[in-house]
Amino acid sequence: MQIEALSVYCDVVRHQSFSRAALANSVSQSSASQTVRQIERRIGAQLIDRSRRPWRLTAEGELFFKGSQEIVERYRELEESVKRQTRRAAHTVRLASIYSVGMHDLNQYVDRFRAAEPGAHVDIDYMHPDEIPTCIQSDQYDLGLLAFAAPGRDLTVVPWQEQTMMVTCLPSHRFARRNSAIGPWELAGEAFVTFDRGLPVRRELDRYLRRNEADVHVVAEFDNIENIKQAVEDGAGVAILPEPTLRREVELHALVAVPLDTLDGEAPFVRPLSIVHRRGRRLSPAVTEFIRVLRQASAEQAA
Amino acid sequence: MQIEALSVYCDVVRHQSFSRAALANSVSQSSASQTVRQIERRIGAQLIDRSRRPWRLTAEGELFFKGSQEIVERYRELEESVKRQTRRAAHTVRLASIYSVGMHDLNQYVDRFRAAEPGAHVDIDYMHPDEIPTCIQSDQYDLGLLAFAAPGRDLTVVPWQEQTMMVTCLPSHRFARRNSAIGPWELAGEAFVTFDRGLPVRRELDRYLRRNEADVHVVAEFDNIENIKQAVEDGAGVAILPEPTLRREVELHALVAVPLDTLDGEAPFVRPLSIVHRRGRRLSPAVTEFIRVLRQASAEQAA
DNA sequence: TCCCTGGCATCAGGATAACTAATACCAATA
DNA sequence: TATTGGTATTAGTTATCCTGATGCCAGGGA
Repeated sequence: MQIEALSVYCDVVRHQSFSRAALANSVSQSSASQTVRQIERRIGAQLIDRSRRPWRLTAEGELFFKGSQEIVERYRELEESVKRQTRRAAHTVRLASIYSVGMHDLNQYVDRFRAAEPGAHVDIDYMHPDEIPTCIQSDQYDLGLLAFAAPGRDLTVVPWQEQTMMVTCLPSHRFARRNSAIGPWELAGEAFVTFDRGLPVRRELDRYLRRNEADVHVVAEFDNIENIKQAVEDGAGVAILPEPTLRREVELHALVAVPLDTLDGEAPFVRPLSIVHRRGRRLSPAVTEFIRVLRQASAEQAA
Repeated sequence: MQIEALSVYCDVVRHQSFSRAALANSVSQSSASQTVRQIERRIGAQLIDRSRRPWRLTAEGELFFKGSQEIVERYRELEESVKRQTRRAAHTVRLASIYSVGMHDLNQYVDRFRAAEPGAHVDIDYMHPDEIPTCIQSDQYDLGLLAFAAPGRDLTVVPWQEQTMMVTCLPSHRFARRNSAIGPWELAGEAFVTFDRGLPVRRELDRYLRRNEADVHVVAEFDNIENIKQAVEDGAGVAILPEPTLRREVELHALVAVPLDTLDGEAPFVRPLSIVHRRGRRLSPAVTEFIRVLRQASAEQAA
């Protein structure tokens, strides 16, 4: 049974006329007549008593009219809502980010993006770094923001920012009075607050320290930067963290950030942030534009 | 858009499988696949993300699934209710009757009918005799019970009963002491309670009286028998009414019924009751059976 | 990595169904 | 009883649907 047929029937009833219903549905009068007859055949009941003019609805016809009206109405609404969803989706960027990108920074990018792409919007969710690739692959999100991202089977990684890693300690610590960069080897034996094992950043950090023969004394491990900063403020030890995540505490003189020295020929120690998305997936214009905004803003900052 | 297609889509979603949905809808897997694709084309949205196995619903697909489920469900219910209505109608007799047939008598016929035709039932409405032909012609009722019915353009009249007309008066009236029939001419000058002008029975009654040179003195006119009886009981005069409608009052000794004498060669004065139905209309088995029961019962009574 | 495998997509064709224009039909009405 | 406004019917064309055969592809095992 076609919904269009129900619609024709409803119009026949409403207009009390096959010809006007045909007109309203852009079909021939013949078609309207046949359509109603076919409905009658299929449901096995006479809907219209044609034995007199003007014809009248039978009891069944009355019933079927009420029901058809609802069905047609519901179907139209359903189509509409799907279309709305499509339109909305076309202008929405679903973003999964690690906590430590910084809500403040991200909001600036979002503002730029919304200025560039009126009507668009960004749904941001913050989550544990391990969850992000899964969520991207299962298409729950369009983009992810991730540190030390490894390209995977279905994951494309676009470099975004490199955040300089810095030593942080209390203003009372001896490092705080240094006016030159600290060589990582100087951290040997230092009480050290670091990331949980299992986080990519921890692996990178350990490798960096090992390479520079800095045998630190790990006193605490956390799965997020905020807790590490808290521990350092509480005097638990020193830590190595991305510079942008320290700005607020440095301004408030709660912590000090000291650059790390780099040996000749060695790359400076940075935390690479990346934009990740599903490989091979055609990105919507909105998503593409958002990536452009993110990268352009970072390029400006670097310059 | 076909409701069957929505059903296929719903089953695809429910079974998480095109092939199983095809099976459930008795079509080929190919058909199920094409059906879903066509829905997607028509509504202009991708419902199923086929880029991975197993495939998953898109946000639009989720929305459309919920809506389709409801529409399919509603349509099935609608078809069911129309079928129920048809079944019910096949076993229903819609009867329009004048008041003075007597609810008690009619109920006996209905009981007989329901015994003969289990599952059937009769909807009786009582109304003014003028309304009955109209209602029958507009097919609001299957049958009518009517006095002095005239066959019309679209009306078939089936004779049913002939009710003997009798003179009725108070037990104190001189007629009440008569042990022989009253000649209608004896009514000349009598205070007479009769029917409203315009009712067929009034015309018949006037003609009868005129033919028999009974120049009565009309003191009141009513459009129904109950009021006439009331007036006679109140001492307003005498009346001529069908015998069966007087039985209760006669038994209670509130009124007396005296037969009317008939001249040689003249037919006795009776009220013919008829069953009427639309001409040329194919009557349902239930209606036919009800007519049979009515006529058989009357035949028995007459015998 | 390679090949299998299960499951969906696609293709070509014949079968249905739906549509249109023309015309027959028919209850109401003058 | 002829007219009329509106519906039903018919015949022919076109669009749609369905099937069986086959192509294609992501996942999974060796």
